[in-house]
Amino acid sequence: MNREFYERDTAEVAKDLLGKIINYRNREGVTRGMIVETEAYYGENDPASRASRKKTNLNELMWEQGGLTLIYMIHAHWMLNVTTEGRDIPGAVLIRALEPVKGIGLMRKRRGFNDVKALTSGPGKLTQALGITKEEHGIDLTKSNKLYIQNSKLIDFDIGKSHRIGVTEDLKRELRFYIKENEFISR
DNA sequence: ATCTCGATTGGCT
DNA sequence: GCCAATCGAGATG
Repeated sequence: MNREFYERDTAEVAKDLLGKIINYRNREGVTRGMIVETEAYYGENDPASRASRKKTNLNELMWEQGGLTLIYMIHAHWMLNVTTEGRDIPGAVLIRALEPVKGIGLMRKRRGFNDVKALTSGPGKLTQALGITKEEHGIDLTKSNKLYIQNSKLIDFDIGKSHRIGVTEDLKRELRFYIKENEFISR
């Protein structure tokens, strides 16, 4: 996807990322998954957002251009986010779950589980399955040939929404989006 | 379905 | 040094 795709309203990007394919290649091989669950995070009037507080090394990319990876660890798991909106307008989408498409053997090896459902059905699981860590922080998804997101029309689906998961103080608005009846959503 | 405990990092004092 | 944090796995009922 190109810059214009990412530099839009964060909830719109979160919804439109559903069904798209994320690709990551490193020395170990290629893994690929369809995005089935996302969450949108805004700026200062979104208490759940890291951008509601001061700029730090961890969250500063939220103010940068859209289409960059933003990665941090929470409870011993790496979280993969994609920045949204233009420069100086903070926003990011958390990728919460994938449906495995390619490299399932490699995902199994990295995860230590055989059950396909256990490979990428959560934000911490999917980074482990793909082999994504802090090393991949700040990658420009519109330019990289190792990590990128591509369009796909694999399936038709309805979009469900709910409140965001695991946040201590959510907004009234529901900002978690998922593919209805998909078996790989996190809950 | 619900709980409970372990895990790692970055930011702050 | 301390501690909170966008979680995961295993156990339990």
